[in-house]
Amino acid sequence: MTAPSAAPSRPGATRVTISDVARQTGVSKGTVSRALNGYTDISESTRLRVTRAAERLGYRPLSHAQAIRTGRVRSLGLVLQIDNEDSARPFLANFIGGLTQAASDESWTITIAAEPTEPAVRQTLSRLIEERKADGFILPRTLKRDGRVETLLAADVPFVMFGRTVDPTGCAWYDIRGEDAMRAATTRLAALGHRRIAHIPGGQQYYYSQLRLDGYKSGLRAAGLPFDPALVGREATTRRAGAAAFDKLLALPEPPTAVVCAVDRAALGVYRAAEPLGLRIGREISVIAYDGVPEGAYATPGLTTFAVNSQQAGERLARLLIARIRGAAPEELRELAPATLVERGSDRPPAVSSKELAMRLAGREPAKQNVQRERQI
Amino acid sequence: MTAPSAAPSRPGATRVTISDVARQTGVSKGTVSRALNGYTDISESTRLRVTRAAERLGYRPLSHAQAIRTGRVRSLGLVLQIDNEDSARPFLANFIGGLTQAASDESWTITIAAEPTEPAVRQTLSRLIEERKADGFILPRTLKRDGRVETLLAADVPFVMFGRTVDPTGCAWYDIRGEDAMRAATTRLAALGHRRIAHIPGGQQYYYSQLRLDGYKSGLRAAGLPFDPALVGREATTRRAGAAAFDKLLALPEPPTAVVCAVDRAALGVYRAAEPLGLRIGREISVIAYDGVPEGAYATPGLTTFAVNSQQAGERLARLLIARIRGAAPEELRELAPATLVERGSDRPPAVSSKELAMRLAGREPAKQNVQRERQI
DNA sequence: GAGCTTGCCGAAACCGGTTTCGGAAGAGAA
DNA sequence: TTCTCTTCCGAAACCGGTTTCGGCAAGCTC
Repeated sequence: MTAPSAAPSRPGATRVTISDVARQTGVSKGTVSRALNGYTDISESTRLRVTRAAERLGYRPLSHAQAIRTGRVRSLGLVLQIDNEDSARPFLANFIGGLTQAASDESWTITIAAEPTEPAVRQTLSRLIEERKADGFILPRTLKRDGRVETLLAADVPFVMFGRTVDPTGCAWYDIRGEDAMRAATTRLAALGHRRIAHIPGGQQYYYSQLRLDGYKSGLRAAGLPFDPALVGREATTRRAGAAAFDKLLALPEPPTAVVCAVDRAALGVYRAAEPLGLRIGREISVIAYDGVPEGAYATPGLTTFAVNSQQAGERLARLLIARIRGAAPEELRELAPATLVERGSDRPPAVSSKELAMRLAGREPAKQNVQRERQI
Repeated sequence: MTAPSAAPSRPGATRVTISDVARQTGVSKGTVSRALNGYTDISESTRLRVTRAAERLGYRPLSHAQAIRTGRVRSLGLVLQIDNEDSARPFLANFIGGLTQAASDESWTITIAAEPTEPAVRQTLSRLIEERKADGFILPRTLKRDGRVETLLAADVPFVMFGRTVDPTGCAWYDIRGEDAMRAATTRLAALGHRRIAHIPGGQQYYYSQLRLDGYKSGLRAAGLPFDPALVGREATTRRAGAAAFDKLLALPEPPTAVVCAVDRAALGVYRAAEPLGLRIGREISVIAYDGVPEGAYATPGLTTFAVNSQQAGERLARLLIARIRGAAPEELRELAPATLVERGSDRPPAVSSKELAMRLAGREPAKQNVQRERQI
C-alpha cells in the first residue's frame, strides 16, 4: 500500500503509444506493430497508412517495452577498467565516438561502466548481463586468458574482443596488426644504420605483447641482424617502467643505439632515462613506438610511432558486435587493420656506435627527479 | 506470420523470474515484488523468506521489465560532442570513471552517445529521450544559451549541467570555480613582479569564458593593476588559435610579459608562438592556464595550471542527477568545487620588462612550421 | 458480543509493446 | 457453383515485472 520512497509527479505530456497509432489508423495494435517491423503479411496500402500516421503523431516505440518481448534492448555494453593515471585515456574519446557513431546508425546505444579493478569489472559485467542492460559486450584490452570471456561464453551472451587472444574458439574479434608495425619499425631502424636494436615489450598478460615481440624478431630476421635475448628489456607500459627498462639495457656491454617500444608510454620513459645521461633522442638514441598517444607529439623531439585509429576500431567493433547479436557466427567476425606510421623526429641514423656509446656511459651521473607540487586555491 | 529477419536461437538457461521466486516461497508474485521493494505492508517473516529465496535462486529483476511499469530504466544519459582533435579528450576517461563509479553504487548505468556536430547531438538527445533510454541526462560543456536545456525542459526530463549558464532557472548544475582560479593566477603573476599581464579567453559561446575573464579582472584589481582591454586577446581553445592570439598581443606597444589563459591548449599555443621569436617560457614570458591536460606536463618547461578533478566532477554529477530524478528540486542541486594549482615551470619572475621586450621584438623573423607526415605500413 | 481498525496478502489489472492463431474475404481452379 | 488456396488482419495471449483493490483474520474498543 505504501511506497518506499516518494516518486516525483510527472504531469507532463502523455506519450504517443502504439494504441494511439492503431486508433488513428483504424487497425489493431498488432497490425501496427507488424506494419512497422516489416512483416510480409501486411498489405502495402495498410503499411503506408500506418507508417504515415506514426510519423505524423511522432510515435517512437519505448525501447524497454519492446525489449520485454523481444529480449533485445538495442544496446551495446562496454565495461572499462580505469585504474591509475596510465590507463588508456587518450584513446577513449575517439573510441567511444566510433562506437556510438556506428551504433547510432542502427538506432542502438552504448551502455558503459568503469571499474578500477579486474574483479570489480567482472562483477559489473555480470550485473549488466543479469539485468540485461545490454545485448552484447565489447571487450577492450583482452588478456591472454581472460575471465570476462569465460563469463560471457558461459552466459551465452554475444561479445567481440578488441585484441586477439590465445584461444579464439567462439570469439569474434577486431585487432590491429601490431606485429607488422613492430617488424616495420625494426627494419626501418636497421635501414638507418642501427645494428643494436632493443625491444621493450608490453605487459606479459596481454597477447599483443607476444605478437609484437614476434614482429620485432621477424624484423631482425628480415634485416639480417641476429636476435640477442639480452636486448629484450623488461616489460613496460608506463613512463616509469620504460625508463627503468631502458636504464638496464644501457648497462649492457654492448648497449643498443635504438629501441622499438611496444607502447608509447614506455618510449616516453626512454626519453626520460636518456636525458640525465646526456643522450639525445634522435641522435645517440633512436626510438620508435606504437599507439599514437598525443603526448608523443609534444615530446622533444616528437616521437615516431605507429598510431592506432581508435575511432575506426570503435566503429568496426560496434558493427561486428551488432552482426554477432543478430546471429552471425563468431568465426566470420574477425578483422585485422594496419597501424599508421607517424614520422616525427625520434628515429635517425645513429650518431655513435654501440661501442662508443658504452664508452661514453662509463662515468655517468645519477638522474635528477622532476618535482611537481600541488596546492588548493 | 513471417518475421523480417532471422533471429538467433538462444537455447541457453532460462532465467529465474519473479514467478519462480513466488512459487518457491508459496506466495503470489505481487507479494514477492513488494517484499523486495521495501513496501511496509509485508510482514518481516515473509520478507525474510522472500529475500532468502531470491538470493538462493539468484533472482535478478530484468531492468526493462521493471521499467515498463515504473517508467525508470535506472540509467543516466550522456551525449558527447566529439568533433575535431581538440575536443575534451583527456578528461573523458576520468570523467566517465567518476560517473560510473557513483552510478554503480546505486546499480545504475550510463548510456552514452557521441556526435560530431551540435544539431546531431540534439537529435540524438531527442531520440534517447523518446525511446526513454535514460531517466535523465548530464550536459557537459554548457553554452551560454543551450539548446539542449530547452529540449530537456520542454520534455520535462531531469538533467544536470556541468558548468553554469546565464539563466539557471530550473537547472541543476555542478561547476568548478574557474573565476577563482583565474583570479589566483593573476595575483600570483603580479606577485612575481609582472606588470603587463594578458588574458586569452575561451570560446565566447561558453559562460565559463565570461566568468574566467571576470576572475582575471578581479585579480588585477586585487593586485592594484589597471585593466587594459588591449591585453585581452582573441578567444582561443586550440593551440593554433592560442598562438595567433598571443602573436597579436606581442605586437602591442607595451606587450605583456605574462599571460593567463582560460584553457591549457591555448597556453600550449603560446609556447608555440614564443619559440620562433626566441622568447623562453618561464623567462621572457610567463604563462598560467587552466584545465590540467596531460600534454601540459610534457611541455618544456612544464605548464603551470589549475587542474580540474574530472573524476570527482563525474561522481558528483551522477549523484546530483540521481537525486534530481528522485524528485529533488533543481535549486537544491547546485555545487561548486575549486580547481587545484599544479606548479610547474612556466611562471617565474619576468626576465625582461615590457619595454625591453618590445625592443627585442623589433626585428623578428617569421615562424617556421612543424611538418608531420603519415604513411601506411 | 458487535463493530471497527489494522496488518497482511492474493487476485487481477496494468504497462506498451510483440507474436501466435485463426478466420474472413477474395482469387483462382475444377 | 463449389472448393481450395492466398492474402490480410483482428483478437487475444504473452513478456516479466509493479501497483491497485479488496478481503480475511486478528486485535481493539465500547
